[in-house]
Amino acid sequence: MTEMRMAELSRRSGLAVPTIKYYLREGLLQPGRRTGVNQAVYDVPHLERLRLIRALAKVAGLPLHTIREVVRAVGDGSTVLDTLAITQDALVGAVEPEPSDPGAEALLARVIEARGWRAHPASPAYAAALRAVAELRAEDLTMLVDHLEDYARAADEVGRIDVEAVGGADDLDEMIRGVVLGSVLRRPLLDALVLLAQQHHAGALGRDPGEGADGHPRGRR
Amino acid sequence: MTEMRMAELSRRSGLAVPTIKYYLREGLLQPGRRTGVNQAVYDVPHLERLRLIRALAKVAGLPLHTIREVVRAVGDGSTVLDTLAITQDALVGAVEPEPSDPGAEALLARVIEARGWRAHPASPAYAAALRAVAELRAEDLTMLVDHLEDYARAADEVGRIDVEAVGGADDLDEMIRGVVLGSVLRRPLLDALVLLAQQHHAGALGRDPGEGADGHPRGRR
DNA sequence: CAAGATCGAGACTACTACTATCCATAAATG
DNA sequence: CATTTATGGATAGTAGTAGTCTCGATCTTG
Repeated sequence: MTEMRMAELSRRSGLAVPTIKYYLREGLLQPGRRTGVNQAVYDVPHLERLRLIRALAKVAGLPLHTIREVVRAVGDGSTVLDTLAITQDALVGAVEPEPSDPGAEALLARVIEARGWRAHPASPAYAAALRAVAELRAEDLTMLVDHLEDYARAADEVGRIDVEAVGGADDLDEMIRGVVLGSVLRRPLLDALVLLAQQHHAGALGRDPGEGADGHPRGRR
Repeated sequence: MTEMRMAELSRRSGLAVPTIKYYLREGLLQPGRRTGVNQAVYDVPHLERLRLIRALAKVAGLPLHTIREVVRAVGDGSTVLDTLAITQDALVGAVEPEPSDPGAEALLARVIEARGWRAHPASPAYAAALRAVAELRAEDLTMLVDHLEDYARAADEVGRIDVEAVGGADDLDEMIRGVVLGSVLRRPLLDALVLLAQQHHAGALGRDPGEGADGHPRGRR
């Protein structure tokens, strides 16, 4: 019997009771099993859901209304590609088109072509990529834009690993969970790893006597 | 004569006058050159700064107080490594330690060792990476954790390109601008490219008759 | 010199993510 | 079984972020 009541759910999740009630109200946490007019019991899935919500909020920094969409996708019987689509939508959010930049479009199209990616220009991921390229061009960061193909190669590698890792899951539910959490939680991981790599490679630029030889940032704030 | 007054600054930046005043109050935008008790003129650098602020806010999603730190670093005479440190600090924010996970620590240390990265455990990037690994483990996403080395290889590639691209800049100012904007604006680019790669590679998983063959997400929201 | 713009300050608003209070009921405890 | 504590549901309040509005004194421009 793993069932518990609110107090224990709060204790085991580390979240305050009002917060859990709030998540219930907002439809982030599924309601408990009712045992009376104003009584309910919760189970391990509730605990897992709470951990997932906290991970999406704190690690991935997603707003709660986005988390609601994502956890809903995990919950219902969507297919893998549907879930991936919903999760990607949620991750990039509503991308405003930004006054279009034909140069950026051409660059991106060329890179997608070169990589052989089948990517539809209507997908939010495409819009996000386009916007990012346009922004780099608007900021005159040509030296980065020039390496678009190299970034795409690295991105291809990461996306391939994501799908490969998740595709090996035992059942569909596990796969869907992997798609969502993989997309959402792997991102901060890669971000952090890139920062570490930057530190490493920046060491070579180190005309900086005030800084330690390891090139790491001093603590601040 | 490129000088302008508030109205033109607003028109050319696309930002409302009260918003620009707000940025001035908050120390995000440098004050204009005073020409009287209640008059000031602005110049092209002000316009550039506004574009930068908008890019950091909208594309990278940074909060204004973080943007203040970053633009300040670009402005003062910091060295390249200092600026990288400040920017990385700002990007990862204050990472709460999270109940430590020795297993995650060992895994991360092993990967850093294997890549030959010189990364100090005190750096915020290290803390962020550790937290991400710990979270993946806590969510039982072993299939992703198992590919930590592969992700690190891709991250190394990206970090190397970043530094290489920026290192080739003409002068120090340009280099510092590149470090900041490269770190901040390259991130959404890579994120989006990874999503496109995921779409591409997920096509192989496509046991999904309802979805188009190109595997792109349908518009939603 | 009158109309409109500008500066600076302070008040107000919208949104997000909680947190507090209340109450009727239900469970736990001496 | 009476009393203390907990629960669910509802409503209200709070803190932080990012602006937006209004105003009066001053300044520019036709």
